[in-house]
Amino acid sequence: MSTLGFGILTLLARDSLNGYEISRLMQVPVGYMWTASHSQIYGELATLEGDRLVRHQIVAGPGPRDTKRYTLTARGRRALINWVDSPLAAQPARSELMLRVRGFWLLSPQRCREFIESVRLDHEQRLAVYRAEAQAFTDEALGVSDPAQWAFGSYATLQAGLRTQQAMIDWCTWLLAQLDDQRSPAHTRSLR
Amino acid sequence: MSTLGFGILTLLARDSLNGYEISRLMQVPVGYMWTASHSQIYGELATLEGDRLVRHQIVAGPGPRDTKRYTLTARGRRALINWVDSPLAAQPARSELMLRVRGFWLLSPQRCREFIESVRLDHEQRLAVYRAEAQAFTDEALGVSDPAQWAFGSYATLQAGLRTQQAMIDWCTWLLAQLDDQRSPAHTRSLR
DNA sequence: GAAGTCATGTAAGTCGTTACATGATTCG
DNA sequence: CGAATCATGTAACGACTTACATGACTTC
Repeated sequence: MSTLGFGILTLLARDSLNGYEISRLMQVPVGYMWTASHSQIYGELATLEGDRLVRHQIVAGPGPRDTKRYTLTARGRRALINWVDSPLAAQPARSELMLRVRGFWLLSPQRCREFIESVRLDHEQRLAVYRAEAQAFTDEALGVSDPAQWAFGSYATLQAGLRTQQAMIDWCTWLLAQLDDQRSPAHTRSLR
Repeated sequence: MSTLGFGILTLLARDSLNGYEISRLMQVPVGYMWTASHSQIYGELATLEGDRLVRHQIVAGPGPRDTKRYTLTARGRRALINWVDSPLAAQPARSELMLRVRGFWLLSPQRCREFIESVRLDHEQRLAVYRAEAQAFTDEALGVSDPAQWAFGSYATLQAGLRTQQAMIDWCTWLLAQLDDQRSPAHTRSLR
């Protein structure tokens, strides 16, 4: 079973959904978990159904095409629960950003500064989005502090997002200071 | 050009290497940038050579097989520099950990606690490795504060690693406190 | 003498992206 | 009247993993 498959089961554990709805949920970065394109999802849904982890019933939709509403089976629910706390394998670390930074010695400090400033801006914007999401969670008084409620885990992932974005912003700020140290070393020295 | 290709060029910009050495460098998590298996690397090196971004010369090695020592060409160096500060596309966020946490409402708080405790331990161990690496950098007095030196970017990526690991540890601690709040609510209430 | 390191490659399969394909309804 | 949304699928390609294959030299 692929991780994507379990990702779909996780969504279906809360509510029945059709493929289109699943693909929309998996595209938004605020979901902060896993992304997938619709072409992948329709295929995976067929596989899950073949394994009898989900089943569908056809509903007449607003469009020209019939809508397939997928529901988690008892078997699917067992498989999902089993997976959630099974040992987590180490994830391969692939950060294009870090690769770029490794090549900074080939650029002028000015170029590096501009690059990192735009990276910091990206993280600041994402942080703002996550903050708004977190606010919405607490405003709507969903059970964010009750581990048995659906919202608990979603809120926890948002917290992780907030913290990692902030850590990256702080890192950018630190790195910019390092680059600035080099800009006017004589000036810096005279101030000390 | 793939990201892996530029990752290889980044390594070759510092020093000539053979495929085996590249694959070893790309397996260690402390490199903290990109991982790749040797089968991928040998193929990519052939592609890079086809594009005349690298060239090799054969050296008699200790093993039975000839060693191909790869060097960056002037063309390769230009391509690399061009890539380093080109706009960085948004990376798809795929965290299996966050997917698991989203399913926490299906588990008992006790199970969640054990799971997060093991996650925190992992991050603590990685943090320790990164700390040792960072120490080695400063001890060996490589040019970590000079942006024109190779070590600058590598040290910066280590700093990012330190900060994100710490952020994750803090998040685990926060999450465990949230889970503990639920364990004995009566007791907690009586203390307030 | 068994295991590990050095060293390079091929093959099969999975995972993921992008593009192609269709078509009704709704909103500006 | 054009664009976006809803809704499902296929095809081609690229990225990545795992396993297969070989073989000398070194270390326990």
